[in-house]
Amino acid sequence: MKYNPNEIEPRWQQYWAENQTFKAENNSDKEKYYVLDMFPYPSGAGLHVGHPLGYIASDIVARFKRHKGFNVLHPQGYDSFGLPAEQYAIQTGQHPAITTETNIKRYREQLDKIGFSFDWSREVRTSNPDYYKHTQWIFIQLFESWYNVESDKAESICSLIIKFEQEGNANVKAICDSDIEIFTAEQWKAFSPDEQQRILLKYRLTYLAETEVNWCPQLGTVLANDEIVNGVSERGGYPVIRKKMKQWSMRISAYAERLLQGLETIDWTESLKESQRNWIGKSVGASVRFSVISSEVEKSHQIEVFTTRPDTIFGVSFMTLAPEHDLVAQITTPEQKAAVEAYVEATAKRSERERMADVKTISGVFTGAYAEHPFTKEPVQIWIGDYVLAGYGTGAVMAVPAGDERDYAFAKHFGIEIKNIFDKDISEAAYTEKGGFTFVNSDFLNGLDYKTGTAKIIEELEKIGAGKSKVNYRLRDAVFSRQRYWGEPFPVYYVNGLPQMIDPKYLPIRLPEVEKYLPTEDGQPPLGNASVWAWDTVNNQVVENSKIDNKTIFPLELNTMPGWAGSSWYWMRYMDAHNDAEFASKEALDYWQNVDLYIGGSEHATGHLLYSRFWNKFLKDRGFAPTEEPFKKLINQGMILGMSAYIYRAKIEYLIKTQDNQTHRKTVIYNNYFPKNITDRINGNNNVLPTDISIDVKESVEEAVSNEIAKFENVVSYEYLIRFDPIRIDVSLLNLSDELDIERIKQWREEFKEAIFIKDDNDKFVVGREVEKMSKSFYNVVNPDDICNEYGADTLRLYEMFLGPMEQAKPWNTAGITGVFGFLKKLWRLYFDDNGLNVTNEEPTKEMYKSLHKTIKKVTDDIENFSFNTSVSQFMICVNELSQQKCHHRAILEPLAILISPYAPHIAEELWHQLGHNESIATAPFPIFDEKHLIESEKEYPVSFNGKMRFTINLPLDLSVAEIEKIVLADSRTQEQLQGREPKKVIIVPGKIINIVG
RNA sequence: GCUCGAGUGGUGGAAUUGGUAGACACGCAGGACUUAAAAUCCUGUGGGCAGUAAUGUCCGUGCGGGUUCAAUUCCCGCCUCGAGUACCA
Repeated sequence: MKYNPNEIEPRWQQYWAENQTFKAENNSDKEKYYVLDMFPYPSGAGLHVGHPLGYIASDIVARFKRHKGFNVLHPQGYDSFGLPAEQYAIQTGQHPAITTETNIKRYREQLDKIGFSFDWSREVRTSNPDYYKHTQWIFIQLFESWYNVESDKAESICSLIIKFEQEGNANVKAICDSDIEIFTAEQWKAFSPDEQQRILLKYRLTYLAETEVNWCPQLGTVLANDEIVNGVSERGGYPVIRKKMKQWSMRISAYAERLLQGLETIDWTESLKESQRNWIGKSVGASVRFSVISSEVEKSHQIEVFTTRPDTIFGVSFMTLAPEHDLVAQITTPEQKAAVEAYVEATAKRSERERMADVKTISGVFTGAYAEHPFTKEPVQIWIGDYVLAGYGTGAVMAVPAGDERDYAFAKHFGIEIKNIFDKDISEAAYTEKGGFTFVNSDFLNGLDYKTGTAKIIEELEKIGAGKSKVNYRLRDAVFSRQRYWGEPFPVYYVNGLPQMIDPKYLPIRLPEVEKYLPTEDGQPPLGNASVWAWDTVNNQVVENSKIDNKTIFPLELNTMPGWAGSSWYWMRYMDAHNDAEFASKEALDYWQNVDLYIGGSEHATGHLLYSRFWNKFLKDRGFAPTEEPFKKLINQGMILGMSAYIYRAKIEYLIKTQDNQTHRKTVIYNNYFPKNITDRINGNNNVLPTDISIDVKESVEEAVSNEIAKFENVVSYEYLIRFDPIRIDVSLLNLSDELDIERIKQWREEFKEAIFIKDDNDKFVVGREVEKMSKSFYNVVNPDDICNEYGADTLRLYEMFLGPMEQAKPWNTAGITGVFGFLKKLWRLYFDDNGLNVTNEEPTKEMYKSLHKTIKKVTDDIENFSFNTSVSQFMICVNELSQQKCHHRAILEPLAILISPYAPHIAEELWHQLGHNESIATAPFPIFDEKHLIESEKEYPVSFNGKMRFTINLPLDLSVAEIEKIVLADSRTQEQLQGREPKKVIIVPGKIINIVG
């Protein structure tokens, strides 16, 4: 019987599906284990071999844990809202739901072929109304909550209203908007309901506010900070500009400190935690207020700055405001007005990218206004400059050229005074170290150092009421509105321009149908095209827009939620995927708690993984989530890169001189293609072909040249230069030795039909290979289906693991796959010969037990350390040894099948049943390692001389050090090495090594 | 610029409480079986030098130092590559 994966794999996939082998139970006495993959966005391109890498790893862990007796939750689903389906809808008019459905079908087929042990009964899709109903519900909860700094958690907005009614807001400690006016309980009660709502909006955890946003004109939508890469949109690479818009925002800044502290409690890679720490960007310093000096007393302004170096305050020689700062217009003097306005306008026009591109250019304008130094009372010039960012701190800085490089450069550039406050030379550059100096010219700070000076200045600032110590975070509140169609609609309608939440019992608010998926002509988001998109507050349903009367029927929100909304809580939905009443029942949440192992790409470090932690903490505060952190352990899978294939199109650059003294330059591109090895030899050879080039090539080049020359009359002289243009071709046109199939390439694309392919001396056409990202446009995509069809899913799974460590990026090279395929065939032959099953019940030898138990130990350790590549090696070693030992013993082969089952489940299941079992191997207990099979009585000692290994000697392990020394020194090989010298020292580590120094 | 990670044969990679560098696999070379091919199996395979050979010997884990009986592993100083981030006050 031969190993035939195409026969056995579909059979077991069907068996698992029919028997619901991997269905997880919510009520179980077993210990739970939750292993999760980052769910995919179902794109039209389908899966390539890079996608399943993480899924295979998590599947190995899931299957292993089942063998170890855990109740395993291993679900899968789709993050199915998103831009590509919508862009496709704009181009073709096809509803994104249809595109999504088609793509999901294809994904599912591909996933099924690989034999994952997913519990598909819990599948989720973020674009399904029965899913996004709960996303909308969570949004409402955020709206109905505020962050109480005193209890350090989110609370119901009701508790805030009670405080307002009892004592006003003077003593409320909340994370809220900065422009809060103080009111008393009486004033609160006197406010109109609308006014009260407007105030509450400043406290809610999701709030509607006029904010400066990243607007992407080409995409027609705003983007969050993490959706912008290098100043352009992550999707499409379009420019992004700053724009003020009324948008929903998420008050993630309320959780900055907890998001930071929580990192200490979870088992994530250091680099990932570091990314989150940088993104949160905590810095400790002080906020300081400067008063603007003004002739009009009643109009005095204060500028608040944040600084990490309050100790350098006596070095302040000017202040800089961001051009967007609110006070700019108010403080600018009439003389400077024109210059300032021109600068502000010029800055606003520049895209984020442009601003980033020339960080070295120093620019700014004096406002004409002055502020008063809080201690020296000296006037300080107020400038604006785009090196100060509106979005960080207060959008204003106190400039200390002596201690800050940018302030130094700005002062030098504009000829502003530089005050030295350090006992250091600053004639060349600012002194930016926090230490190694003493203060001078700093009044009461003179003689102090960084630490004592900082403490002293904060004390003094507080004393005069000009400032206090402050912690600042880089983390901004996250914009939550998108001007898109294919996303969750907000459960929000507007009364008098104020947002109202729809009662949760009427959820979901379904996405309306629209004629067109583009923004409306008057610039409204796509939902502005919907004709049935108004909320009837009497009948509690969505009705035609024409019925809007603003008495009982009101307009609905036109924005939709961003891509990260649905993915910020989905792991909890898997716990109870069909619950209609709640996102998950209390019992399910209490049982499953959180994700034990989460596997996915590192590109989600600052987006998905931060938002998910934020929502989880919020839901925990409000009693809806069971734990503070959603993902206990997280590992990143590295990207699998493609190996692009190149052929080389010949072109010849001619330089021809004719009798009329004219020089003709001409480049002719030939429809001839060369293999890599020939181009390496001739590329750029001027006029001379290498002597070892084949006659055919030589003749064809010479012919081409003479044909070209013949086109000119009276040629005096000519030169030519052969060059090659690398052209990517589809990797499926190659065999395993990188040889091109010339017949097939001619059919692949029209341009190659008549082309000439020049073979090398061995009559072969070997292409060039380059490592690049795997992408359809590079023709280097390797499809997992093709691998499954040719070698089987088990081979694919093993090979992906064998490629190298999980976290590492690595190129895919199909050539190596024969190794693991051969291994599976060899494994099969331990169980079968030509006549069928060949298994004996005889007692195995010691050696066989040793091979088995070595493998049990290694594989168990490896899975626990996520070192899957080394397990595959160990399987190979084991099977090689057992083959050598002619092992066909049930007592070995039965546990071996279980050992391999997490990695190669189909063959393991087949072997298991062939051995006479009727139940699935899936929950068979994992073999237990027994040390006794590994105990040795002898050791092959390496004997080193001065650290260099010279020979080995086989000695019993129970010898004493003295006995070993005696035997080794007596050995003739030792005497030969020493050549009569006396050994100075003999180091013997029993069971390890012998080293002789001399 | 800053932060993090990584540099080992022709290739992917293995080995770290310091203890036989190159496991396992690909590729390559040779051989067996076969009319032949495929498949399968066996042998060899880091480099240099010496030797018919067995073998011996030197070099060798990015570079230069150091600690140690012993360093891919620890320490110091560099170089290169990759990832993230960037006027963060």
